Amino acid sequence: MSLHSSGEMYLETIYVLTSKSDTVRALDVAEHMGFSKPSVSRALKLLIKDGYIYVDESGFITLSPAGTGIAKKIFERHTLLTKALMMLGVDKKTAAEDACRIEHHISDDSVAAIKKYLENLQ
Amino acid sequence: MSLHSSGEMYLETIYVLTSKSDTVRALDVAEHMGFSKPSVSRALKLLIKDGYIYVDESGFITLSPAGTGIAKKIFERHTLLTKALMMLGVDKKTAAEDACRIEHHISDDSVAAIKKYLENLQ
DNA sequence: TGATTTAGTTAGCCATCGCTAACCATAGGT
DNA sequence: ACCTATGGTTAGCGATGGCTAACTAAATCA
Repeated sequence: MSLHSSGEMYLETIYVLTSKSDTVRALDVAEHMGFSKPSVSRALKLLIKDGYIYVDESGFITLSPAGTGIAKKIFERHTLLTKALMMLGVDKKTAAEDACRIEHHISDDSVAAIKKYLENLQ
Repeated sequence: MSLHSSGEMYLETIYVLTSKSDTVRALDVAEHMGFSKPSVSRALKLLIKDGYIYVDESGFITLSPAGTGIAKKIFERHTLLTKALMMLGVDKKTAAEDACRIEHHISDDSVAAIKKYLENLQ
């Protein structure tokens, strides 16, 4: 049913890889996330079952509308949180790592508040 | 070995309950966290094993120096993050809930940066 | 004394989510 | 035709961390 951090990370990764390459397959996801093939295989199967991704006969992965929605949301959070932390003086690497973990655990309200804050600064 | 969110939450809860009452026992922790007795029982056993808490013959729980250190750290993060989010306009309840989840996933660097930011405001 | 409440434990279920080992299938090279 | 590399799956392990059911043990009350 509802996705946990793990599923969100997979969707986000597929989203990012899609923007970098024409085709995305399980192995690309595994390499990018540093996970084993079987781990990815199982995770993708769940995402297929829940209707977040499609995988064609050649093994190419695409995001469904629902999957795209979530992936975009998480990716935007990632960007926003990274930017916010960097603005507070956190170095880029740490900011990105923290954003990666926080992005799954923060409410829409808080994200909106941080966004507004960043917009008001500029 | 190293604590996960779960263990940190237990320590933080014990810390908070200790400040509210003279004695803290497993059942108090269970009620406060909304978990079952066996869940708490097992979690406490792990915390004992790893040296974060002591439990005497009467079932009264106390934090070891190591446990106190972690509990304090997490609690301070909780307070800080809640304050920071509220300052951005997030309502108290949501801010506290988000803080509760984020406090386990953010680096010391980012916490320090947020702290400095809040201090500069005042 | 005997029954009930209170506190805690034991045993075992279930889901998540990593992993390795081992397998299958297809595509390409010689 | 055969071998190997590539991509993916199956089976099963192990840790985390909730849960219920059922037990024990101590204390309180009638």
